[in-house]
Amino acid sequence: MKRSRIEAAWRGQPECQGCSIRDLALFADLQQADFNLIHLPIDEFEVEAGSVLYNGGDEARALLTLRSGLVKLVQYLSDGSQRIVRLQRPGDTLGLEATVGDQYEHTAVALRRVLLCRIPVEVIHRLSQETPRLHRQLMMRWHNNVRQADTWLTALSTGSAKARVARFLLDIPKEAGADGVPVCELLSREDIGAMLGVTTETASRMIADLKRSGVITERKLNTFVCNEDALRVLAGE
Amino acid sequence: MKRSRIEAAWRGQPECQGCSIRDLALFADLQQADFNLIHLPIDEFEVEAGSVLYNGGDEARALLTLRSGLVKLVQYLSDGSQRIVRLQRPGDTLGLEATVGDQYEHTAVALRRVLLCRIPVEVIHRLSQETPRLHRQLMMRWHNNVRQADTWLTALSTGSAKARVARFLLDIPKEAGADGVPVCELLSREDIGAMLGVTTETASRMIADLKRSGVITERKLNTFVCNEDALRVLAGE
DNA sequence: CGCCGAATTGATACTCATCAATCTTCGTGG
DNA sequence: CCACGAAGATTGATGAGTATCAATTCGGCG
Repeated sequence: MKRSRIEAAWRGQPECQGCSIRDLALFADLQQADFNLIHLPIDEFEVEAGSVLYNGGDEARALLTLRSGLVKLVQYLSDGSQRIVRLQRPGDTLGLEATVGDQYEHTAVALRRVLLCRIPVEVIHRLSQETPRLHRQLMMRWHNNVRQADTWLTALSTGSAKARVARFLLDIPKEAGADGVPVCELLSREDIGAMLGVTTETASRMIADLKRSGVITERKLNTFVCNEDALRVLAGE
Repeated sequence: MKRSRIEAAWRGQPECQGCSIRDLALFADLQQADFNLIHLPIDEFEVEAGSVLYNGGDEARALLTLRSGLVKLVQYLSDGSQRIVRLQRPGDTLGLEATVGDQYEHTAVALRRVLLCRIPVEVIHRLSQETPRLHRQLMMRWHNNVRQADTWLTALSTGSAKARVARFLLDIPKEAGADGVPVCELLSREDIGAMLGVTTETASRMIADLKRSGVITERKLNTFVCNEDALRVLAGE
């Protein structure tokens, strides 16, 4: 597997209180007085697609808040193959395990250009002692992780390859295209396979079939419009 | 699917402070003063194998601490099939989602006779406001759920059916048999299939093969001694 | 003893992995 | 500007692994 260097561009200390995704982020509930408790720098970084944010087993000293982009969390099997266990989107917090353990449990890789904030664990511990408002957010984030994990197990690792691909296409984030129609940029076929527990070739075949049958339509290279009703039928609803 | 009535035997209010699994349980870190904050009854129940502890969608008013036995958490797919997403063992806390949401997200079914304590969410909320000691336990429990979910995805939903069964056998709880050799009582073939994402017949065939090849040896009906080294080879290590 | 549900086994069809070849896209250097 | 090379995507051919449907056996219980 290719492993890119981290090409992080440091962008200085962001303004948490005025953060554009403040209401999505971990600090959503904090109040003025709480921010005064943060005595360590919270840095903002931007990295290119393909960069590794951290590796499984690395010492976990910080949480990362994803401000924009898309990140995959990868876990390796003993036989060397890999499985993608979660996708993280803007507003998600990466590396929650840093608050209860001392090393990261996955390898986090940027799938697009990514902007994120680095929050040292000391900040979290300090705030945890002082304010219950952070707890609720932490618990909600744990909860979301468990829910996504359970959904992946039932929706993306169960049933035929075609049904999994259909559920995957229904699940991934869409953006409004030029004409307002929602479109989605797909991942590489290899990543799709690693998410669904099928081979790269099978993932490719399923998507090619969907293209030919008109269920999805390619607008740009690897960017598609989805017929969601047809996908729901294929997904087995 | 068969769905048994709840046959719960109420056993009165347990003594949390003297609980036999106190150091395993959610209240492990609480101190004398903290217990005085619990003003609602914490009941202890015992139910038979097959009982449904709660259904997905039920209003979530309590957490359950499992004191003995084994419980499966089931999630249903839109096509009516089911998938077991987690097993809960003594010391585990069921229904953590009650602290952040208002309904249960799985159906919890006892796989053996089960003894458990029911902790109303109000108790959790009260304690959360008063003591940080509960937070750490809650976070650790969320963390464990996420880890188990990730492990299931990579270990039990990836690779050939035989490798999955082998990993499953390595993972399930063992007890010391009469001669001190660890033995495990298996689940029904249907449940094993629902855990591994294969059919009942495939699960049965794989286990029958392992029996014939001597990798596992039946001591009692459906209770086995495992050759762990051989299983590790089959698991692909 | 006879019944019932679960487990096992068999036969067959289908899905998916595997190995290999071709095609597409994009970047690089002549 | 085009040729060429590299990486990813697609397609094809084939065999292994599973699902499916059906029959049979096993163990427990009335």
